[in-house]
Amino acid sequence: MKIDPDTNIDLSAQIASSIRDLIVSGALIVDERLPSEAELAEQFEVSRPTIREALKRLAAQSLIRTQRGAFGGAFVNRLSYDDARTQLATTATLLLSMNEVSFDTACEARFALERACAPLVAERREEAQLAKMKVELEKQGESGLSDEDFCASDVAFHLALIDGAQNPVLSYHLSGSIEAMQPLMNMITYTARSRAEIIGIHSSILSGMEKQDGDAVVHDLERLENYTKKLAHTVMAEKRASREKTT
Amino acid sequence: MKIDPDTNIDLSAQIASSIRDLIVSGALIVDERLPSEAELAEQFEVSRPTIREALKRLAAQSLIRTQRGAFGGAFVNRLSYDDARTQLATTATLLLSMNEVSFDTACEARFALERACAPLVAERREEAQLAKMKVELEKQGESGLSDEDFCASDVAFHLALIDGAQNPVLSYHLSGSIEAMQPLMNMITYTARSRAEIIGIHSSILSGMEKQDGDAVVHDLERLENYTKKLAHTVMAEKRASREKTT
DNA sequence: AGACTTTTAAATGTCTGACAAATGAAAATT
DNA sequence: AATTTTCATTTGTCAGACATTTAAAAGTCT
Repeated sequence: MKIDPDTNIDLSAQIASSIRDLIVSGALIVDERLPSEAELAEQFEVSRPTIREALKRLAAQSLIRTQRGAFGGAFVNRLSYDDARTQLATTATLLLSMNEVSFDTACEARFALERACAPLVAERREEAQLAKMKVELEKQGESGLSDEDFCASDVAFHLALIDGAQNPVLSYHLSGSIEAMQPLMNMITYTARSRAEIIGIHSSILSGMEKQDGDAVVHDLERLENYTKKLAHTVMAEKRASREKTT
Repeated sequence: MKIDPDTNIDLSAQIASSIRDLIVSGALIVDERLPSEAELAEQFEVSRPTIREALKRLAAQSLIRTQRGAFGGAFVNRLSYDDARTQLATTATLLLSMNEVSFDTACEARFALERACAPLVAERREEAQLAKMKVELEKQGESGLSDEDFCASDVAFHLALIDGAQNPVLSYHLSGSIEAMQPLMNMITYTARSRAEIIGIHSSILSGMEKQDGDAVVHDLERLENYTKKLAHTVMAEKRASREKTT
C-alpha cells in the first residue's frame, strides 16, 4: 500500500479513499479489525495524525467504528438502516436548502416517491401499521396539539405508511426523503393549513389501506400533494402582496 | 462555544456535530468562511489536531471544503447533486451488501422507485433524453460489447429515463438507488440473461416515452422487474443444484 | 503611471514526540 | 478457585515545529 504525495489532494483523503474501496469491494468484511494506527502509518508511509484524519473521515460515514484499549482499534462497521437514514435525511435537507429547489419540485418528488410504494403497502399492510397510523391520526385531532407536534405526527403517519410495504430498502429511501421534506413543507404552510382538511385526507388514506385499495391510496396522496401545493402558492402570494404593500 | 470533555464521545465528533448543526440550521451559509483552525482551537478549548479531525469529518460529508494559503481556510460547501448522489450510491451499496437484503427486496425497491417517475417522465420527456436513450439502446445491440459495458449502458439508459422527469430531487434519489443496485443485479444475472430480451423491453420503453404513454412505460418496467427476478431465481436454483452435486 | 516581480504574512498540510485514558489479558495474590 | 493487581497495547489528546500554498502588499522597472 502506497500513496502518491505529488498530487495536491490530501494524503488523508487518498488514504481514506483507498480504505473505503477495500470496504465497498468487500475485501474488508464487517467487524474485521484494521491494523493499528501505528501500523497503518508505517504501511502508507505517513505519520499517525494523517492516518487518524483518514480514519475520522471514514468514521463520519459510519464505515468504521473505533475502540480504545488493548485489542481495540478500528473495525469495519455494519452500516445500519438507521445510520444510513440519518445520513440521507441530512444530505437531502441540505440539498434542498442550498440549491434553490422550488417548493413544487420538492413536493412533487416527495409524493411521487410515496405513491411508488402505495400499491405494495395496500397489499401487504398489517395490523401493526394500521394501528400506528390510527394512533397518529387521533393525535392529530387533539385540540391542544402544537404545530411542531402536529408536524411530527404527520411525519410518523407517513413513515408508518411506507413501512407497510415491508421492504426495508424502500423504507430507507422514502423515510430519508420524507424526513427531509416534511419539516420544510410544514414551515412554509403551517400558517395557512387546515388541520381538518389534512386529517380528512389521512383518514381516507387509512381506510383505503384497510380495504387494501391501492388505487384509492394513490388517489388520496395525489389530493394531499395538490392541497399542499395550493397552500404553498397561497402563502407565497400573500407574502408577495405584503411585500409590495411595504414598498 | 464549549464542549463537554466528560462524555465518552470523541471531542472531534462533538465539535463536528456542533458545526454541522450550524450548517444544517442555516446559521452558517454557503461559501461562508469558518474561523481558522487556530481560532477554532481557541474557541472550543482544544488542540489543533482535534479541530482538524473534526473538520475532516465534515469534509467527508462534503459539508465543507478547505483551501490553503493566505485567506484560505474552511468554507461551507454548496452540496452539489453530484456529491450527494455519490454518497447515496456508496451508502446504498453498503446497505445492500452488509445487511443480507434478498435480491427480490432490492429489485422490488429499485423498480418501484423507477415506476414512480414514469408518469412524469412520459409527460415531460424531451428530445435530449430520447436521443440519449436511443444511443444507449443501439450500443446495447453491438455484438462486441463486454458485459461490463453492457451493464454501464443499461445504467445510463435508466438514468436518462429518470432525468426525463425534469425533477432534480427525484433524479437524485433514483440515480443513487439505481447506481447501487444495477451492478448488483448485473453480477448475479449476467450469466443467464438474454440481451435480446432486455433490449426488447428497453426498446418498448423508449417507444412508450415517444408516445408519452406513461401507463405503457410502467407496464414495461414491470415486465423488466419480473424478468430480472426470474433470472435471479434461475441462477440461484442452478447454484443450489451444483452445490448439492459436490456435497 | 502602469505592468511586472519580489516579498511577506497567513493559512492549511504534515511530522515528531509525548502523555492520558481505556481495556482486556496475564500474572500475582488470597 | 476466585479475586485483585499489574501490564502491554491502542486510541485520544496535546504542544510545537516545519513545509507548502496562496494572495495581498510592497517594491522595481519601463
